Amino acid sequence: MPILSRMKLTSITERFILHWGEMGARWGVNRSVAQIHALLFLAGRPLSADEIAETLSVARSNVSMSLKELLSWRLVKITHQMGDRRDHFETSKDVWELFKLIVEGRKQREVEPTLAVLNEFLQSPDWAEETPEARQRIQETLEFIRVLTTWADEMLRQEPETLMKLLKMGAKISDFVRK
Amino acid sequence: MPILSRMKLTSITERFILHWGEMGARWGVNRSVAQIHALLFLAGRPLSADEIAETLSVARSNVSMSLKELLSWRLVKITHQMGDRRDHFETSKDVWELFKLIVEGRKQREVEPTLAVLNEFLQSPDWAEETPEARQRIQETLEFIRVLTTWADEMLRQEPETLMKLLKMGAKISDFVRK
DNA sequence: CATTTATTTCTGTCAAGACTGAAGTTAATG
DNA sequence: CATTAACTTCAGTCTTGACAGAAATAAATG
Repeated sequence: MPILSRMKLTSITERFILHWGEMGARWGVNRSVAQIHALLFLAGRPLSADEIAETLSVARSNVSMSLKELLSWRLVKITHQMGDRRDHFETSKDVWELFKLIVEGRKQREVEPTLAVLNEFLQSPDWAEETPEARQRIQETLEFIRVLTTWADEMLRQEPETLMKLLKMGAKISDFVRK
Repeated sequence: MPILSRMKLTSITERFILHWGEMGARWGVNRSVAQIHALLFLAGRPLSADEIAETLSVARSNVSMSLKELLSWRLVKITHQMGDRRDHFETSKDVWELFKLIVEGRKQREVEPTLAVLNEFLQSPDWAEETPEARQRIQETLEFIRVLTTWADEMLRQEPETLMKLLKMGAKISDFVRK
C-alpha cells in the first residue's frame, strides 16, 4: 500500500511542530496533541487523520484520540471534501481565537472546579476550626481567582482588534489609573 | 526517634493542599512541589524541611529537591531561627506576589525560548521556502506572544492595588476603547 | 445485505519522570 | 579534629501516561 498522503514538512514547519509539542508538554498538554494542533495550524487546510498520522509518524489510533481531545477543546473542527468519505480536520488560523478557546477550556476544566472547592470550604462545618490566618489566605485566594476570571471573561468577549488596542494601551491606562 | 515535628493538618488545609497538588500537575508542575508550596502558604510561618516531609508524608530527599525548585522560582525563601541550625522555608502570603513570580518564571523559562525559536525562523535561510500562508501565521504567532508578554510585563510591574483597580475597571475601559 | 472503508476502543509495551532510601557532602559543635 | 547534624545527590524502583497494533464498531457503497 503506497503512502500517498504524507505531507513533506519543510525544516521550519518541522521545527515549529517539535517546539510546540515541547511547550505543550510543559503546560500539561499531551505532546502529540500539541503537535497535531501545530500541524493543522501551519497546514492551513483540512487534513485527514491518515495524513496527520503519516506526516507526524504517529499511530493512526493515537491521532484519533488526540483529535478527539482537540475537538473537545473546540480547537479543531471536522469538515468534509466532495467525493471523500473520510473526515477532515482543521483549526482556526487566528492565534487570538485559538488563545480564547484555550483559556476558555482551562477555565471550565480547572478554574471552575477550584472555585467550587474553595467555596465549599467556606460552607464547611470545619471552616471555623481553621486558624484566622489560613482562613484569610484562602479567602484572598478565592477573591484573586474570581477577580482574574471575571476580568478574563470580559477581555475574551472583545473583538481581537479591541483587545489589541487594550493591550497596546496598557501602559497609558495604568499610568492613568495609578493617579 | 520520636516524631516531634509533624504539623497536624486540619481537614480543610489537607484538602486545599491535595487540590493544589492536582492543579499543579495539570499545569506541568510537580505535584509534590505544588503541595509543599500550598503547605507553606497556609502554614504562614517558616517550616523546616523535616517538618514538611513529616507533614506531607514524602521523603526528606524529595522535599529537598522540591524546595530547590521552589527556590529557583523565587517562590520560597530560606530563613533561620535562633538556636536552630536547620534552614527554614517560607513563602509569601500574598497571592498577587506569588502570581507575579509564577508568571515571571514561566516567561523566562518558556516564553522567551519560544520567542527565540520563532525569531530564529525569520533569520533562517529556509524561511523563504515556507509557503506565504505558513510564514504569515508564524509571524502572527510571534507578534501575538510579543504583545502579550509586553503587556504582562507592564501589568506585573504595578502595585497589587493598581492592578486590582485595573482589573475591576476592565469592563468600563473596554467599552471606552471600543468606541 | 455483504463487503469495503473509516473510525474508535482496547490491551500490552515502553519511556519519562516522580519518588524513595542510602550514600555522600558540607558545616557546625564540643 | 572527631563527631554529630543538616542537607544534597545519586541510583534504583515504581507509577503514570503515551504509543502502537489489533480487534471491534460503525458507516457507506454496490
